[in-house]
Amino acid sequence: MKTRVRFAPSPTGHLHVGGARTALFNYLFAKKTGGTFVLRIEDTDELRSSEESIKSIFDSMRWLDLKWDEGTMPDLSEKGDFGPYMQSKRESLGIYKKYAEQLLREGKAYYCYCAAEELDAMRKKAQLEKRPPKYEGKCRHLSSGQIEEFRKQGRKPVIRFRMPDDGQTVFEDMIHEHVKFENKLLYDFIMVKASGYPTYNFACVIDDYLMEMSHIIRGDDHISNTPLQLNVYKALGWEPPRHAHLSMILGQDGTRLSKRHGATSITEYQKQGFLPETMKNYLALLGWGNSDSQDIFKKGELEEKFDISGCQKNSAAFDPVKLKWMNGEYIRQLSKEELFAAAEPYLKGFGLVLDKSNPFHLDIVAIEQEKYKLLSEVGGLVDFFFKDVKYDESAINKTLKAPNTEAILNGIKRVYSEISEFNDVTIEAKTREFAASNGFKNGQVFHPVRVSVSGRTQGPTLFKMLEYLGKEKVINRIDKALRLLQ
RNA sequence: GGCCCCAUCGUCUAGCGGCCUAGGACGCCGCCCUCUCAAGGCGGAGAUCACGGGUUCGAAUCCCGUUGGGGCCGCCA
Repeated sequence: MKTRVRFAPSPTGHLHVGGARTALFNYLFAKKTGGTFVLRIEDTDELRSSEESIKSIFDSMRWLDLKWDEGTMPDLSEKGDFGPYMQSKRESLGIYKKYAEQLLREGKAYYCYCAAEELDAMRKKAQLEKRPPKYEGKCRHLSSGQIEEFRKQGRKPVIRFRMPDDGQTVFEDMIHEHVKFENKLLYDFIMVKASGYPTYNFACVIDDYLMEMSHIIRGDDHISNTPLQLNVYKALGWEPPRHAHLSMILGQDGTRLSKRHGATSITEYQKQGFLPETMKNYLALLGWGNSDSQDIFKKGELEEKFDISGCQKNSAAFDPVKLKWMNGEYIRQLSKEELFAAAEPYLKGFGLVLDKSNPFHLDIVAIEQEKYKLLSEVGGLVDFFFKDVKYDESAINKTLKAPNTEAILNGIKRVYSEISEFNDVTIEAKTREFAASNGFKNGQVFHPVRVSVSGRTQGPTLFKMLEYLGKEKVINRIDKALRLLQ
């Protein structure tokens, strides 16, 4: 049987790292097994779902290069033979109603007229009395007379699933292996809301079945929903798919990942200057590993090496420090052109409008490639090539105020003005010659020159930097530094 | 409170009964390279494999219990 998996986000916000990881693992599993990756939108929460969220989720998925074969597409069109793929559109197909009625008819589901407030009160009371806050099945045995009475009052019922009273629900999770629940501890969950919309646990089963899903790969937080859903499959006489429950992603302090820990959505990481390849690679490593403990994967390699048996049972802490390191690794692998293209959107924030067809611009952006950890920091490191120098206070005090600086700068300025081929090799040779013949240590010359032209004590390799700056700017800036010393 | 899941360096992980005096990666420390900062190279510290019992000739690996952490218990998904 061909594998079919799905990622089924509910569009109530941006794509979070947890969701992205679930999507990624489904995608990788589909790739690895030659299966189909489906995207379904679970928007049965009329209040919280928004089209804006759908768009944002799609943007993040595309950014991460997680392409799906079937489902709701970015332009909201539908692709595939099992549509529609948006639950709100599936409602009108009447499928949820159809199967709910079947269960009703067979006595496997029943109408419940309990008011929401009533249920709330019961739950609170149960909590207080330290009893499990589960629905006790009050409406299980309503007589037709009682139902008639409620109807006359105009009360809208919900439909509840009748859970078996005894026995066990057992499943073989692909990650957790045996998972066992006592049916008597499960509860009669609501399948259809008073509004007529299906709830998650019901819609999920119907859709997964009709869409012919072979495997359900989702977060650990769904593990206790699984026995509920499995019982619906059973009641309908359907063969359930295989389940794999992925461990949770936690913050650095071991608690559930939240705003408190910093960025939680993929969009935010994109804005911060991470490469999509980095995110994909890093996310794959959370809760998964292969026997080589490999941590950097080349393009396409994850798709090849992913194996669900390498999934970790225990939760994983999200480590932004390692993420940054990895981004540096990926940035270093980029060609000049790729780096420029990746960094360009972030350059504008520094007021830099550069041109990719200008080889100098390409070189300058790449001059500190081995140092970049975030694309967003490139502009701040190369801006002085294009804008006026701003002298860093501590650089002035530390370097320009060193003894002999004035003489050195005056001397080197004269040397530079006589160079006709202003390239790094010549500049370096002349600079070293100047230092040697005047009895200065190299550093005594190099450092003040660096500060004069860049305003900083740290920066790119000196002579390349001078070359790219050009003779005129270099001399002007040395003059400027000299004026500071007056 | 009930149920479920989980437990290897600070973190991500390798390990599936002898190869483990537990390997790799991030981070940290030191040295080298060097025009600064990085990058790179080399080396180091860091895990009584949560704890306690079994099983076994032998356990990080299997079983039981304890403790700790997480999840779920919605007309949210």
